[in-house]
Amino acid sequence: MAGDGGPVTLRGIAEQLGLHVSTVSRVLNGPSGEQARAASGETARRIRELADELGYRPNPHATSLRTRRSNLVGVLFPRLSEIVVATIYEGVEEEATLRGLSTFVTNTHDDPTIQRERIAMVLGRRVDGLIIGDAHLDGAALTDPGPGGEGLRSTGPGGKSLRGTGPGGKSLRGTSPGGTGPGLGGAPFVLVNRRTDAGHPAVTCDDHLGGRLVAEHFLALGHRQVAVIAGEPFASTGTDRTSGFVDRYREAGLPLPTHRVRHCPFDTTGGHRAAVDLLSGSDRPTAIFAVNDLAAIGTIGAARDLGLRLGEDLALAGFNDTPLAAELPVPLTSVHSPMAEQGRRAVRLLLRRIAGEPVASEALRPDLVVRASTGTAIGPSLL
Amino acid sequence: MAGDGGPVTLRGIAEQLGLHVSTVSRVLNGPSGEQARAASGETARRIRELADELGYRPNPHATSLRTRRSNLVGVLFPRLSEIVVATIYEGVEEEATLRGLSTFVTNTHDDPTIQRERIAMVLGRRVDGLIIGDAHLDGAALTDPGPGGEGLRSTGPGGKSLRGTGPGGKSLRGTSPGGTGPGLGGAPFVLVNRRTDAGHPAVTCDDHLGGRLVAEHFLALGHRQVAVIAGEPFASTGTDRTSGFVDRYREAGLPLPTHRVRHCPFDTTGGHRAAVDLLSGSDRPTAIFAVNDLAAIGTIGAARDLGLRLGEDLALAGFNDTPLAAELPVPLTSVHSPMAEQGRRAVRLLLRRIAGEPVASEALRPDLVVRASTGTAIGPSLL
DNA sequence: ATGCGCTACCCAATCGTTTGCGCCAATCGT
DNA sequence: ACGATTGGCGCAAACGATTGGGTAGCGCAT
Repeated sequence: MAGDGGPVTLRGIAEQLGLHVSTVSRVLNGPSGEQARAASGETARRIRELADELGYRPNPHATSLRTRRSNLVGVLFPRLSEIVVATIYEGVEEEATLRGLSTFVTNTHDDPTIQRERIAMVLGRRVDGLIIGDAHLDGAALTDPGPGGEGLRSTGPGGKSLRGTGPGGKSLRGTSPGGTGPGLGGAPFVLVNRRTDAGHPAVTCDDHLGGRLVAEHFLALGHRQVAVIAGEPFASTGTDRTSGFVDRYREAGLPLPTHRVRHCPFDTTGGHRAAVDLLSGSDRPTAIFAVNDLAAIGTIGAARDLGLRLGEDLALAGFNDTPLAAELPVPLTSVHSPMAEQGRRAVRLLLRRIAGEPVASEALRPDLVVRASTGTAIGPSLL
Repeated sequence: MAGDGGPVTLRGIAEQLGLHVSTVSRVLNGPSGEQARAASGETARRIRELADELGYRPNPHATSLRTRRSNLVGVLFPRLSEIVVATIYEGVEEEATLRGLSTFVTNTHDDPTIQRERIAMVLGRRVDGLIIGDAHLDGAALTDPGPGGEGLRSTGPGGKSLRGTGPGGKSLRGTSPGGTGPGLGGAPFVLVNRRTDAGHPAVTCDDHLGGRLVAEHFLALGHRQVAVIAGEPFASTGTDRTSGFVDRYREAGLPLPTHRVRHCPFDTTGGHRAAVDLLSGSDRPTAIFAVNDLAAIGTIGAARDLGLRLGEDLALAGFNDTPLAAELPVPLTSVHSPMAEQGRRAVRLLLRRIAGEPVASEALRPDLVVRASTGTAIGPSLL
């Protein structure tokens, strides 16, 4: 196609047609209002014809240099190899592509140093905004200046208690503390997956509600001795799910003793270890809520090692309803949350923030999918 | 920091110092040989000092426009929510970051139309190269021109038979058919995860060998009636693992009848369906090789539904040794392959291709991790 | 005094687009 | 018939960085 002289540019087209590059530019990329008045119908047709005969593609670097808009967004996650995160990212990518954005996505391993490095890196790439999926509750990497004097300038109030009250079942949280104010180094950003205590605009699952749903279910089954494998204390996903669960049990007059809430990494081995701790004591709980499916699977491994039968000797519920949950030998009760939708909404929210509109956090409604791992009622072997 | 006048540029620094921008440029970003002769030690010091006081970051759009190098690479995968793929990507991202590259990664859902769209999109973003993790054996999206006349211009020979012989245990395959020749629209690219029959430069697991290892294990356990859940017929991962397995059994004088090799999607439900088909007949196999762990988990679900006990009534092996494999109620025998390493090597290979060096494909050596799902010898209930 | 080679800079073109402004001709209003 | 509009373009200045080519001044040998 573009046989001859190097890459095809506006200038190339203009010269071949004896026109000026500005005319060609307006016809091909001008705002649709301007396209009409840019050239006569005939000229416009010739331009368009040659352009796609030559396979013209605007050079995004030139465009970005001129317009100061890159149509790029940076996306941060702890690790893409976790299916929950990967699924959120699928939503992000889908929506971003739809809107003509491309994404840089990186793994920060939940390490604040790496978070700051990566934020600086994507900022250096001149992204239009960021989607942050690895926020810590205290908003650490979002506020502190990085090594290069970069970092998110937060206009929000300081963090409150680490274990917040959570969204409490409402599907909207407050508006951004800074409205459309500047974020990291002035770049707009939104949170996804996890929120912060500072209330930065975020799209999350209503994790608090999710935790309550599990508690409700356990209560209905008659479980009085329960425990939580709570994930990392710095992640709102873990703490909100936990507090939702704990709150409901407290309301039922059955407050959980502290040793029944164990924090651990969000993976199978983390879940395994926590479960061993919880299950080896003499006052073994009859039901465990693992705040994600990976930890739940680790718990299954631990239960297996201890000779406990799932759904009979031990009830177990997970969170996220990953595709594996249903296929396990004893299918896993889990809280289903719309993950890809979170990603899509995060993109839309970011776009609104970039446009300078006021934005509000969103919490998506989860629901409980009951399967055999929680039995049909309290198992015969449990009191 | 950069309090006053907008973003800090070379010009800004130059003016404040009464120097010319080219001087500043050479000091800050020139090749290290040139930096020395660019300015006097004293001047250089002042430049550097002011630069990082102001937090100068070169504008990548301007640089790319000028140098025609973007330090961007496009990465294509079927779906990031599959852990195998996500893990490869972690390796890609790690190595890319190390080398100063950023990546655009997209999900193509194994749909050739989307593949072509996405290739066109990243090419439009002026990436320096591509890493393709979703290649089909026939190399479809790599050779056919896309809608915009884009697409990979392959210089390689046409595809051979669909079921190739595989790398056959060698750890190097032939060099690129086109050497450093142009790829998609002239852009350099390498394959990862899956190879093509056309022999494009690729970094893969030695899948053929992986299949053989499983066959070897099954044979040692005494299994004579075996089956393969083979994955998608267009993916070399599936076909190579299958042919490795099948070849070994043929060598042992036990060729597999065709109905014992079932293709299916690479996910739990695909595995589940295929397993039901294989296990419901009267001549039920005593061992199944699922070409990936997800399909293996689907098989576990099917076995559960049919009342078969894993490791006793049925031996099962998977592939990739995902973190779940070890935690399952009956731990899963699986072929371990260095996935993140694949990703890292793919980046290095691409870099060499971009540099115009001749490159050769690489196949990484897998090894078998034996666990309870294949029992210790042929189970008592199996003949 | 001339020429040579340094050092330490400066000059200016260039990459491909975007966009406010201006110009010329044709058309319109009166 | 004359000034005002408007359609259809061209002009040129950005955007921020890179880079091949000066050149002024100096020391030094001839």
